[in-house]
Amino acid sequence: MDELVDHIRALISEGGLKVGDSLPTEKELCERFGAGRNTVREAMRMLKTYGVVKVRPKIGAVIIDERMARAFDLFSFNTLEVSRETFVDIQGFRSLLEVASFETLFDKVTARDIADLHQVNRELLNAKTAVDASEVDFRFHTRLVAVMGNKAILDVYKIMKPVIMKIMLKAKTLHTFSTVTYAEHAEIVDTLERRDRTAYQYKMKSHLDAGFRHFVD
Amino acid sequence: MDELVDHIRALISEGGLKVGDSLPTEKELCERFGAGRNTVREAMRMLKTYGVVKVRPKIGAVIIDERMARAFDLFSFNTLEVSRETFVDIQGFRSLLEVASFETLFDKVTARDIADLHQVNRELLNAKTAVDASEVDFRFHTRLVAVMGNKAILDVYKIMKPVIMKIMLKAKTLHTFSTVTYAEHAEIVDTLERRDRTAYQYKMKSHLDAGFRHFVD
DNA sequence: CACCCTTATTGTTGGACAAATAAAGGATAA
DNA sequence: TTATCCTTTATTTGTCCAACAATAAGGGTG
Repeated sequence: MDELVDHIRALISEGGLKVGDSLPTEKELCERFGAGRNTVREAMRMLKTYGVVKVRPKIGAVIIDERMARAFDLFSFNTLEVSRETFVDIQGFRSLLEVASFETLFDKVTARDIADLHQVNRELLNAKTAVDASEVDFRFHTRLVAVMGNKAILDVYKIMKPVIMKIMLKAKTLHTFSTVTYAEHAEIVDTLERRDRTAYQYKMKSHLDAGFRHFVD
Repeated sequence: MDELVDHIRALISEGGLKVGDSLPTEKELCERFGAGRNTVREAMRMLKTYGVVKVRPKIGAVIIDERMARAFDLFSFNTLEVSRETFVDIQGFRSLLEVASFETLFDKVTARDIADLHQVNRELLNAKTAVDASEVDFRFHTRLVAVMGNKAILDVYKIMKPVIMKIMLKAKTLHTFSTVTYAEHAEIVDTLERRDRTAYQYKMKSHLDAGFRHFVD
């Protein structure tokens, strides 16, 4: 089965197929790889959930690239309780991306970045619900990570959104967001603007830890 | 179909099922939702590729949470034609994961880690081809990242493997691997063992930059 | 151009058998 | 008797096949 998926993937990459191109029909795939139609269908179902192909009746399978969207889907179903280990790992990852990255951050940050960060942070005061506030909170941190100008890092950060938002929501009330969180963000942006390495690391680390401390229970 | 997936997801969340619990058998799901077995199987296949369930014959479907690993599987496709920006971004990411992470590394590193790193590095001397050597090279760096004990970070690093290996291969010959690379690795492990922060950062940064410098053309 | 018909392809169902494996039962030895 | 190992059995998933429904492109007709 996994072998069949690999075959089809090889068909795509080695065949030089690009987004928009069509794959052979199910029947042809059956013949080419000597598999039953159900097996081929399950393989295609996997590629479909990966966001690599789009299948429609009569049309067939067309190559797409919606993997990023699928990655979000993955974590959007909160039906599953995120394991404690995952939480700890994600928080450690954030610490690396937002605290340990300070050299790059300080190197790349511009006045525009500072202004944007302040503005996003101000939106925290207008949030009507805790969920709204956590959305803004996440936008703030995303904007900070974006300062580095590294798309790979930014994509990874965005994928972690659902888990990060759970951490935020678990730790804070609407009131906390508009007071404590707002003030901490403001301080962080200030240290960034002043290029104060020590203060930045201290403030950001405290900020992340604070959000996480309540969660440990 | 998507409806059926939603049903099963509801079954998990509303049934309060947790990681380790079992789902009903395919037959039961067919009866409960009035669907054919192949349809149920395709729905389960989706959940499987999401990393939410693990299915084994006779055992049935058990709930797991490997979504993080799956999310990064998504990007193991299409390593063809990596753009220059991607290369630069990945290299920046590596710098974050391997250099800027030194605090965590120094905090977590054990004698076992040091021994493993030395052993992997020694394998570099036995490599027969440049491709073999780059495999070992990647294993060395993976083992280093693994020291942090963070599964999310390790998963991300593994995804970047195809791109990282391209960088390694482009920069080095078999001879370079067994002389320069081997020596640099050994030095890095030594600084890690001595907990020499300054030297570690300098050596590792130089090592990564050296591998990348030849690539910029 | 609008409409209908044909036809090819995917979507779903049911049934059959193979493969895997947990559970039950039986044989053997201490 | 008890424990251990092996065999058998039963259940569940894995794969295949055949049939029909649903969908939509393409062609023919007015």
